[in-house]
Amino acid sequence: MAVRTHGGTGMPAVTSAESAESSVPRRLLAVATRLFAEKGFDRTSVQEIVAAADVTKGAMYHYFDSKDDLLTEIYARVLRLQMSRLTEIARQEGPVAERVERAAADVVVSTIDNLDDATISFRSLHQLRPEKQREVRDERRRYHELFRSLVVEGQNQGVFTDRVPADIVVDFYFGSVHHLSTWYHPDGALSPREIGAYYARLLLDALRPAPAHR
Amino acid sequence: MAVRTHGGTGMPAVTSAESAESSVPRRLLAVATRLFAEKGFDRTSVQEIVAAADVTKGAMYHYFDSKDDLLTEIYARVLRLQMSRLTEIARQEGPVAERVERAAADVVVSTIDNLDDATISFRSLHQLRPEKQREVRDERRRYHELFRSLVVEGQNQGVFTDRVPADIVVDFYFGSVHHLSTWYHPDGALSPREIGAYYARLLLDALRPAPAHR
Amino acid sequence: MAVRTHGGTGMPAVTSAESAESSVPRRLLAVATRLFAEKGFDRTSVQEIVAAADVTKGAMYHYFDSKDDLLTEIYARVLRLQMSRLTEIARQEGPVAERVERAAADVVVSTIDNLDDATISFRSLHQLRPEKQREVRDERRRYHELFRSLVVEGQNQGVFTDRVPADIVVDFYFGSVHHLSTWYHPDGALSPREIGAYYARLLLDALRPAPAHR
Amino acid sequence: MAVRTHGGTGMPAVTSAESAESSVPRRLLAVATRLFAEKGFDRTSVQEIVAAADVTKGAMYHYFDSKDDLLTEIYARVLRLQMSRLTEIARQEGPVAERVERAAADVVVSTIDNLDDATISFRSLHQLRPEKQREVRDERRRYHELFRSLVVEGQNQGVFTDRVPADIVVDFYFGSVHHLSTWYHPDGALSPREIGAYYARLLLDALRPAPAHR
DNA sequence: TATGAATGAGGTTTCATTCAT
DNA sequence: CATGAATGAAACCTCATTCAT
Repeated sequence: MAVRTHGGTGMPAVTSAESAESSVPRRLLAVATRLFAEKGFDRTSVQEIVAAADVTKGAMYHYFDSKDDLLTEIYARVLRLQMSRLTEIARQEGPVAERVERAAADVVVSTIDNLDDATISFRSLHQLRPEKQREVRDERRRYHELFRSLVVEGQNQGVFTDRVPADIVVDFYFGSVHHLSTWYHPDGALSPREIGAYYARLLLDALRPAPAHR
Repeated sequence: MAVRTHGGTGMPAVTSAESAESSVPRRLLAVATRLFAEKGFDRTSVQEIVAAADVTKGAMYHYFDSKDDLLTEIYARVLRLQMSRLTEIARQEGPVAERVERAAADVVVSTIDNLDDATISFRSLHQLRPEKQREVRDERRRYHELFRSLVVEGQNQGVFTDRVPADIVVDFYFGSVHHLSTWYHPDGALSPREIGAYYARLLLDALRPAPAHR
Repeated sequence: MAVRTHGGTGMPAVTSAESAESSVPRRLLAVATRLFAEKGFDRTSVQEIVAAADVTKGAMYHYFDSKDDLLTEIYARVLRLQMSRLTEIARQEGPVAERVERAAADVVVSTIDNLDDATISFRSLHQLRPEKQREVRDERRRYHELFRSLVVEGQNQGVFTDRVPADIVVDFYFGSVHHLSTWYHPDGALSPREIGAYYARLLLDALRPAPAHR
Repeated sequence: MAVRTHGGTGMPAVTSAESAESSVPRRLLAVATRLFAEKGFDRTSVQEIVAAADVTKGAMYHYFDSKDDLLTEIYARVLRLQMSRLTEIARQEGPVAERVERAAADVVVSTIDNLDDATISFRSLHQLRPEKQREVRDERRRYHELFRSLVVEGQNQGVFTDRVPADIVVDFYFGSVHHLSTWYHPDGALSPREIGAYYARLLLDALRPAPAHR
């Protein structure tokens, strides 16, 4: 959509001599991701990006339409990734509770693995053009819908309580997940997988049916 | 600290005729809060703020040191409010589970009541000067600590499980709360109090002890 | 001219309780002199001056017409002082060479004694209003004329050479004197009087007649 | 250092058609020099500079980091020029008295030839950033040292008196030189070379040894 | 494919001064 | 005499983007 490549892979093959390691657009995206997460989109200048990527401004504008376009690409990448993981898990076999637990833990791990993406995506929506914002919101809604459908499935089967509407459960859980980027630190005592397990446990426990509630 | 007034109230008395309703610094803060929430701190110009507050730029800089200072004040206000509400609830009488539930529901309601503040405070931390960021983080930590101490109290009493460390529980819950501003809409079907009740319920249920887990 | 006093002394008597030590206008001038010398006229704000003098802005504008007015007063004070010292020396008895030597040494000492004044007056002329600039230049010319007349007197008597025109001699010497403020430091090895003596010696030696030149 | 050019000459070659005469950065420096000398650094706005140079503000900031940077460049240019001239003269053959006389006269001529530079450099030091100030002072000290070494050489040979320390002699003389810009006017009766000759004569005469002093 | 000079609008902030009280 | 809120013009600087080469 934004990256103008000339093959069909979505990413041009690494050809030029100047980047033994990575293609120019890939380097630009990687650098932009880091800088946007560190300093925020508006505080990061195109100049800084191209300097950090060791690329000229002209080159950047060759591959991307605008600075906004970089942000758009980052959002697209995040959404694509999360959606594909959830889809994969959702269509697996097995009890719905297990699939929900797996999905809940997985999104935590993948969020932590791409913490810069998470930082950006929860903080920069309003910096996209309104039209793009709508697209992102729509895609996010589709994601939530998919997750919600799993919760509803569990509720219908009676393995999950319906004391709390599934909508609320989903927003509740993804709020927690999105906020990982505000407190998670790689030096912490817990590994991403452990955190994922705890988060999933909290969700599953909250959904346990028939509690002799107080 | 930031608002340069010369009485002791923190806000000058309303005296001039031109603002029957509100003092100049108060108007500026109110307008800035709305605009920062709508468009983000960096996208809001001082020009827009003073125009919306019907004040001259000079007047704004008479009361506030800088645009940053406005943001700092907003953070201070939010933290002051949340902390005072939690302190109040924490020191009430009654079973710890009830106090946690009350605190959990209350923070949801007060977050929704000040949704612009919530939007700003979860999105704009990095726009504060590093020193101020640290202060905000410290105050936020004290808040979390207080909440955590309630959870730990319940765990020690055996009314809450300790399957998940109290730290994680707290971060988990406040992630959800902070993210209310990304999806809550006044036109929605649920009232703030209903949402608060659901959120508190999810937390309390997740903390129920002795689950015959799976 | 600028200080609005109500007696006739040029400086109001110290009356108010708030300044046991010095009158308000005097304090303002003293502070302004120090700050103008330290940071330059344009870099010193009225706010800084009144803060350092512990006086309100209103009070300053009560005593002085403007910030420019402070500078004008400083110039007036310097010129008044130097002129009176030179006049005093010029009309003393004794050989002209002695009077020139005395005047030359004296201006060095008095320049060092008021080093801030010297700093300001050699650096800030262009910050006065054109009309005031002319006045200062005129007064300075009168000063130079008086000094020059002594040199010419010596040349006419044959005690000074006239190899170099008296004009040039005077500009030459006062260039040196005015520049004292760029290198003199109170911690230096030489006292003001020693420097004065050396400077006077250099002038007098340069004026010695009948050199078997080279 | 300051001018961002990408060749190695320090000044880009004149290529574009719109400035047949001079490159953009050169024009900016020339205009800034004139304006800083006329009105002072702080009184000259960037707007005035770019208007006079017929350049946009953006273009100026493309070549110079800041307004300060322009001033820094001017200082660098002055110091470079003066130092190279003195070095050249100092290492010539011939009696030391002749070399001193030549250097003394030459600095006068070159100061007058670049009178705007002189005006700026003696008045604007405090407008540089402290770090740059130190650099300028250091370079100026090296210059003085070189001159002083010539004076000392003469004193050691006995062709100059040592009644006055060489330090003082040097500060004395360069005070006079720097102040040329406060009184020299092209319409005056004397040519730069004549003034240079007179100044050098005054210095040399002051240094004549063995005066039957008074 | 890539360069880098140039644009020009808009950003935040400073500050001498006034004036009602 | 003194206050301090308010003014408004002007200051320096940034930056995404374009375009001739």
